[in-house]
Amino acid sequence: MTKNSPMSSARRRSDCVCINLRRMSRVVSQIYDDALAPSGLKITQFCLLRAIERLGSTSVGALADDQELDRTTLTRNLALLERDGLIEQSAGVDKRMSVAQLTRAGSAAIARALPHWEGVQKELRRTLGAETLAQLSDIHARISGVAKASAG
Amino acid sequence: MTKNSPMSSARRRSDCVCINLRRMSRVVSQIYDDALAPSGLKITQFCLLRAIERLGSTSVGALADDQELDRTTLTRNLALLERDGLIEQSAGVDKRMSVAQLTRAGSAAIARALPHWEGVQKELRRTLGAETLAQLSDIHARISGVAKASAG
DNA sequence: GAAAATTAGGTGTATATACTCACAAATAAC
DNA sequence: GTTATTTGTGAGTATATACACCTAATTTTC
Repeated sequence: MTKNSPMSSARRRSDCVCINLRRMSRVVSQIYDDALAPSGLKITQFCLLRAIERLGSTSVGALADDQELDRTTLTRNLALLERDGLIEQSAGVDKRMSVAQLTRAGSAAIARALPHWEGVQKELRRTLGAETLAQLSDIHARISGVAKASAG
Repeated sequence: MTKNSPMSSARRRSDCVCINLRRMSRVVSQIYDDALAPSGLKITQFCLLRAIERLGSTSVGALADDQELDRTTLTRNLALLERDGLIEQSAGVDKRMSVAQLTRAGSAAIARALPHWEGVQKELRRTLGAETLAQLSDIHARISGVAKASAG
């Protein structure tokens, strides 16, 4: 009992992995949203548009898989982008599928937001270090692996 | 140009720090929510209740600071807990303040959920490793520091 | 001590997120 | 070829999240 207090009450934040991740997510999202504000896009929308750009014409399901995002959530998010004229959705060859693709305005919005996004990325790389960001990527990959394993 | 492709297209997920964090947050939240489902609490509610338990009677503002959560978001989240009888809110000495405290049902809910939560924590520690979780905590602390610096 | 400034919270509105259920199209069974 | 099953989406509902604005209570100024 003499080896007590291993830095115990020092950073007595939370020991819940989930809530720590949610907090980080909130804090960082605001940094990005603030930076992207002049472009009129939120970081979620920017990344969704970029995913559509990268994948070309894609179905809701494929996009949901790509983004590790619930399909029905994606439906709502896509509806907002379509409302704002940034994407178009149409039925695919398989009439059940809804295929999304960028509009000219969507491409323009990406281009407008890109430098702001790059600024934050660079700033984070500077303040946190490239190694830390690589760690985060690695952890992300492993967490996704765990989730897929337990879901399958 | 001969030094091309530094593991480029291999894990071509996303290079956006923010979206990676959001994804991790989503994926991990579902793991916790699934595990906590029998208790009737979501992980957000569980951690919020635990924070109130830890802080005792606290004002909305103090709790928001503690949780790094927007004050108005907290108002809504607390309203749900109050609706379900897990907390009570009353005016403080300073009549502007709304002070929240656990009810008996709230304490019971924490107790009911705790073993499920501990199970997930242990499982994550096993699959990801204690070192990884420590890295996440460290990154979290540094990110919060960055955010506070840029906000102040 | 009354006017001004600050502070603590709540409301309206909006996006992000996911679950359950419903529906329509495509595919498989027979 | 008609029925049963599977599959791809959307809608209803609910929580989580934050911003802009509003109100009420406190504190500060004079």
